[in-house]
Amino acid sequence: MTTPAEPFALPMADQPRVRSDAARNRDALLCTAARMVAEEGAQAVTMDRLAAEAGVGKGTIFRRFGNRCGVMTAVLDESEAHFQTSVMSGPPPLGPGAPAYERLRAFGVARLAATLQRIDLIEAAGGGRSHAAYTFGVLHVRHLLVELGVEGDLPLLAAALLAPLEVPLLRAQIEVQHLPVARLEAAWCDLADRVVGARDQARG
Amino acid sequence: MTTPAEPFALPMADQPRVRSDAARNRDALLCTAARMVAEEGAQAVTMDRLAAEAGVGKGTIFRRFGNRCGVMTAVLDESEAHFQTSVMSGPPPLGPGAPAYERLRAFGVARLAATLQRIDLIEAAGGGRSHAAYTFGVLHVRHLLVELGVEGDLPLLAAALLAPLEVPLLRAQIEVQHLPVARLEAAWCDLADRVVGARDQARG
DNA sequence: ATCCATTCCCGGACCATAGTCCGTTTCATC
DNA sequence: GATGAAACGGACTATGGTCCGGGAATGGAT
Repeated sequence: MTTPAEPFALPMADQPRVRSDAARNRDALLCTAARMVAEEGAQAVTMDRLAAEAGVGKGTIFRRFGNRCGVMTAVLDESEAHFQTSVMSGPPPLGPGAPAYERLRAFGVARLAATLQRIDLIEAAGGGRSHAAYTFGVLHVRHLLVELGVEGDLPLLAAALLAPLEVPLLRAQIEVQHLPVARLEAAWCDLADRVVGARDQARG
Repeated sequence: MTTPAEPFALPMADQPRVRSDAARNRDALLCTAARMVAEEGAQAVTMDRLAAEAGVGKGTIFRRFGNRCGVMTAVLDESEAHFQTSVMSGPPPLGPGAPAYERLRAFGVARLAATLQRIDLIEAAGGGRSHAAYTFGVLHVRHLLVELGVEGDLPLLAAALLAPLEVPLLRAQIEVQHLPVARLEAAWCDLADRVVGARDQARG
């Protein structure tokens, strides 16, 4: 947890001179929060307990992370960074090297799995991932759509492809309707087919 | 507010003998909540204030509506019922009488507008509409897809079409990215085109 | 019509937890 | 070591949600 693991870390303006106690407390909070999430689930992380177990005051949490969602987002960013690395430089078909169409399908399936794996944490992080993490997904899908020669309003088309993978819908489909994940995967790939316009040529 | 306006009202099992004071309090709460939402916005409706202004105890609210989301959902169901009526028996192209393809586009545009109009209330109602209201949308779209001869996993395809119209995404697109509504409408229609497979024949 | 017993509801005190505020403490620099 | 700026921390507030003793509504018996 020594590395904040910020996805798309901005080139920090100069050196805002982070005070050592601030950095130490931030690390302690992030580390403690991650452990609590791993051991007891996101729902068990209350701000009072987090402050107590990290050995800091409650006000410090809010100064560093703004609110509870901020804490959860920071914890989530760790695994989100892993995901982004897999997409940007991991093995195909998720990473580069595979045809764009295969990468798109792999992305949807991988993102679905990643979301389901941490669904409680993502929800605790405010229903959505951090803005940077979300933007990453849109940009990647948009990039693949360009490679596939899709024309239209690509940013919104990419957002529409990502929308069925958001937490509330997935939760309803899996926990209420009890749909198997394989069916969700298949349906997403079908959707991608239709958006790309590959329903007839690529899949038959 | 004398009519609860339940969408898809179930054929109530016999007469559960709703006590008169219970019904009276329910009406008072619903009426007061609707007024507060209209006058001050959903975010201003705290349970304490609602109880005080409706002249009931706080416990009564939770007995009747379960939680805050339940209250908001009940308020929302009023306008949701209007929407459903427009779809089921209103004038075309939203209502019956127009070609299925026109109805689908009209549905998306109308739903987008309806969501934006009450976006705060919908969010306060738990991010999503009530289960019944959501199911209505899915069933309607699914029905139109059948009429259009679309094949595949229609329930999930319908859900995927509705997903980009959910509140969190719309909020980001409009309040953060400042995209004009017309562009969202156009993009949704384009998405529908692609899903239906009408991109080439019906629109050129 | 009145009374009684039962059932269900009422209501506000109480609890848990997110988030704020500001006097006190610590850090980095001179 | 002095000093100003920044961070700390815990008491405080706001609010969603729970609990349970008291009381009203209802239906049957007299």
